[in-house]
Amino acid sequence: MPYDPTRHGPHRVVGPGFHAQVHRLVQRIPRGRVASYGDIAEALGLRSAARRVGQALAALPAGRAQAIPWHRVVNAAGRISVRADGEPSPEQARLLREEGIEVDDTGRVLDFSRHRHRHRSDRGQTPS
DNA sequence: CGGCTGACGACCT
DNA sequence: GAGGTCGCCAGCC
Repeated sequence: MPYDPTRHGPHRVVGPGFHAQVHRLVQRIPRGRVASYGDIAEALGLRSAARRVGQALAALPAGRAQAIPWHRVVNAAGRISVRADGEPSPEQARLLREEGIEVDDTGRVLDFSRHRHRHRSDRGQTPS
């Protein structure tokens, strides 16, 4: 196995299939929680790859999309990112509300920090 | 092979 | 807060 989601480490795993790694990680976001594109990138050890994470989800084939909770990924501002049409996907807001996450009409996730999911956040860091 | 393109994000006004 | 700029770099053409 080239990539094991249960033990993704600090090493750079960016080989062929960056998209696949993103998809794998997004699958690990629990229901009722959300993560930012940057969070996913960071979990992969690539702090500056947030944009590439978005690209990976954009490239998600329709068939594969229903198996991956893509809607649980929002931007660092806690908002549903705007698509090519210039507005946040109403579909994403609907799916989030379905699992108990409040989203206002502008696409802003209420209480983003409270719902935010961190992969392996056990670093003992204390927010001063 | 080279240029373009973003489901982003950090910064700056 | 709300806007605009700019760097990022894997895929795609």
